[in-house]
Amino acid sequence: MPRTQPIKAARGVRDILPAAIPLWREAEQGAADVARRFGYQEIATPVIEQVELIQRVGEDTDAVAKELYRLEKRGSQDLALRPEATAGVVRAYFEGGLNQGPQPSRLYLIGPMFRHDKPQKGRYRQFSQFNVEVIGGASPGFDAEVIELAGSWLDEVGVRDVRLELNSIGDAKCRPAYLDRLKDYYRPLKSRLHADSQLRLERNPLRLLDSKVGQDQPFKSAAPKITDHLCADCAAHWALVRRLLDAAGIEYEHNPYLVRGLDYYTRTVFEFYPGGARGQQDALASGGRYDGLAEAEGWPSTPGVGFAGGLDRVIELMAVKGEPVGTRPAADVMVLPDGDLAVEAAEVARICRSVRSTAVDYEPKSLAAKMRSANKLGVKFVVLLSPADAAQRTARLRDMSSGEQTDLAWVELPTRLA
RNA sequence: GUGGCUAUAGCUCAGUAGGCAGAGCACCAGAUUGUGGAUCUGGGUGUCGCGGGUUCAAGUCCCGCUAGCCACCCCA
Repeated sequence: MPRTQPIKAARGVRDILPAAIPLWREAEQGAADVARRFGYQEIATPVIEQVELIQRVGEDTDAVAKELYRLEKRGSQDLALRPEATAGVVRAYFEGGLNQGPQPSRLYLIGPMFRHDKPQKGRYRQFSQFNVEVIGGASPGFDAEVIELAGSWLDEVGVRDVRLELNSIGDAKCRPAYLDRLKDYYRPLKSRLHADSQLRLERNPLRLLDSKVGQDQPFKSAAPKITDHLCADCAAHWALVRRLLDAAGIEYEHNPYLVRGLDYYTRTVFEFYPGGARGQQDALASGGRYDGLAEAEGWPSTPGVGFAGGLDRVIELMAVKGEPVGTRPAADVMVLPDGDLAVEAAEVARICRSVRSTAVDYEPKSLAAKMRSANKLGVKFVVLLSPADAAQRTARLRDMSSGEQTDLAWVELPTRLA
């Protein structure tokens, strides 16, 4: 027992152990396959970005205000670990000149994001996202396309029982008038709202609608719905998105309380939840249109729409329903030197590797123990090497399933193992 | 930021009215004159998370701290 506590992983992060890797590969591969099938190209952006980029994009969100991992300043740049991907992808779109190619750019990204919030099930400080972004396209067809893509991904990886919630939150033309209506509605009720909600009333009234606090619930149903107050353009967009989803056979629920708290979000917003769940911490993927984002970053005004899918959460569901992935042995062949034959065993392994994955058991334990261990690993063949064998460059090959053994020269191993 | 539960061997955990610290698994060795799977036998020195308190006596009761998990808020 060590005198001090051993060093553990940082709070809120976790390891993906070998046994879980196939599941992650499947989720990521499924994402990449579906994205490519829809004509999207992969992009990778840095996990560090300038704090300013991140802040411009989400000043009011917890993710930026309280949960940002800011790096110690080195030189003049103020950097942080990205809490989400869209800001960086939009930045890269302009910086990399993608805005000068054919429009729109269809992009996807898979990678880690970082938020310093309190860890719990399905929520980690480092988590992995599948992001899909259409930048430079304003048509409702793109909104429906990314929704369909998200749904296809979940379907592809076997997460079938999902619920899609959809809403439109208008744009700079119609939202201000709606927000005034909303404030007019809530002001007389202010004293009966939760303290946090009272603050939101003037600062970010849209957020009152997605409040999960019990005492706020009774007032929602009578609140004005933004979809009843869209301008003509937004209403047409909203109608076409729904028609496209209907035509695609995609089921959704109109949730008038589904919102985004940031100004640059416009029109379409959507979220995918697992069948039974209702809490927001269960969202598998969420996205929407962000026609104001490029401008917020200081680039030319450019429309965009996309979503972020949570790999960690999707994998959790895959693991529950998916049949256990057969643990493949790390190696097909194990070389068991019987005695002090490390050099010779390594050479034999090198020979075997030309045809099969091969490892060596260098431990100074009994041959029985080495056999036991080879058996547990599930190797198909064992190459036994005694000092006498080694001197003549011969070995004994044992087939672990049949128990058959043959003595042979090292040079014969590749043909016998192939 | 708030609350609940938990913390004992490498792992999973038991520990009964406070009275010498336990099991299973894993691992090693042997039975098998150096060849796996089954069986049997042997192999444990653990600051009982940390710090205080009560007591003749604390893994056990009380307080504080830390960590983990879960939930709230919020996010994927």
